[in-house]
Amino acid sequence: MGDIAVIGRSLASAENGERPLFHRIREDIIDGRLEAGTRLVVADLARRYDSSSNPVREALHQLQGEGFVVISQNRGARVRPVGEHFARDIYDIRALIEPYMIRWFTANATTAQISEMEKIQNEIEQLDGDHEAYRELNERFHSVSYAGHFNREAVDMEERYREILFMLNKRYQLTRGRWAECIQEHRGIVTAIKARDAEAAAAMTERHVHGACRHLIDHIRVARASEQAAK
Amino acid sequence: MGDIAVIGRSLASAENGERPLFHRIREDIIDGRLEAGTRLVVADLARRYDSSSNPVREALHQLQGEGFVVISQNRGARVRPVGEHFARDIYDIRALIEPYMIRWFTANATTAQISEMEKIQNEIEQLDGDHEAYRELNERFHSVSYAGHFNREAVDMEERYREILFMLNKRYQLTRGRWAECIQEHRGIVTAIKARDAEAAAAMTERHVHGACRHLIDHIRVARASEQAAK
DNA sequence: TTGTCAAGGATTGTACGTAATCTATATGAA
DNA sequence: TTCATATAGATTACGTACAATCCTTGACAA
Repeated sequence: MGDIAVIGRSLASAENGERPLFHRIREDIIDGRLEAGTRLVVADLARRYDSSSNPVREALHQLQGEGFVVISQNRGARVRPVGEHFARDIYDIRALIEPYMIRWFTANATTAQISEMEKIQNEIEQLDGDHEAYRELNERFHSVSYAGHFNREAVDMEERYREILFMLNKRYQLTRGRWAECIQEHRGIVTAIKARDAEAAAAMTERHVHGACRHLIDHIRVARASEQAAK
Repeated sequence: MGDIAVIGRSLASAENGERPLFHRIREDIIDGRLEAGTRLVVADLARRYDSSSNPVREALHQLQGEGFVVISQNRGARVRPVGEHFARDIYDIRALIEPYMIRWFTANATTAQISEMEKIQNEIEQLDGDHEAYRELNERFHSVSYAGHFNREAVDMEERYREILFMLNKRYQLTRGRWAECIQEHRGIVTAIKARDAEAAAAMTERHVHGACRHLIDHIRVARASEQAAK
């Protein structure tokens, strides 16, 4: 038995790519395969990822540093529980960072970048209710403006927050109303950037973030209310 | 090379209290006992803190998650090198977060909190060039307004950044001019808060952050210039 | 119901073998 | 000589196995 297991593992680890364990766990958290609040037992994870305990422990600690995991003394790790509070806190911060980044982008964007944005926005508008595709394109739309920003620290932070909110939003459907608002706001951002009007772009971006925040929190409240009613 | 191990013992088991290893390394980084850029060799750290390799590795990974340490594949860890770029990036972010926090504080502060701030400010003004004491009181002055803020995420972030900048600023002396500016700005903040004028408080805070940024960057540039000249 | 205690399970810390990287010395050609 | 390259040795990080400690859970008795 041991022999087979060993051979199996060596093949697996040879093939399971150079991708660090850390990233794989992180992705599984973000994509919801490891839900918020679930216990992360080291031995289980080691089996699951065809690895051993030490790498898992290190990955968990790093994820704790980044805020995706909570570890308590002698009690193990859990995926960070995220609720209404936390969502609002993060959106508040994004409402400060994003306008800041857009302001710089508006002043420094190349025409190629701007037309890239416009192209993605057009694709979004031709979408017909496909939420999955929307999320994908929306990510790309926004990442155009962040990718090249000089403030790497802000970029990293923004990316972390986007990932966390991504995993939260995945649970809920975009309402028709919010969908329309998003398109309006995106258009506003694009036209402001084309006009090189940094303040307008910033203002519209702030509105966009606040709208997303309200939308998510409404969903969370509705979900909790119906949960309560079920009892 | 083995510089870490040598300095080690003195601090190490002085009282290797129940404090988690993670915090002890972190403090040593912030207080400058482990300078930016120095290699962090696992075996040395294990000796230094009277521990063994696994706990050290986990602590390093967590610190990487928080941004204090940089780890590269098979090459070990270093204390994060911090330079002019990084400082400016962080100050830019603080210039967004701090006004946001002060705005809420201005609206929600108790009179006890406000008089606490005033008291600390008075102590600062009676100081006579004692930089060490100034740093201490300055920390306390600002932490009054953050400690109670509802946005825990922002508080944590702010704290991390403050610690990083603290370790950077420690290298340089406050110029007389900047000292005077700080007192002015602090006064402005206090009076704005007392008047419950959130916008004024926010504006003054932003100015305070930008001033601190300029001051630090000037120092860094001067230091680098004189380093260049030495060659 | 409440409190105590024992068993099981998970985390935490230690030791060791292996693999990768870095350094210094030596060898070769320009 | 001087520079570049190659190689051997030392150093360090990485992964596995194991022991010890702590927490949790469930049963049993008061």
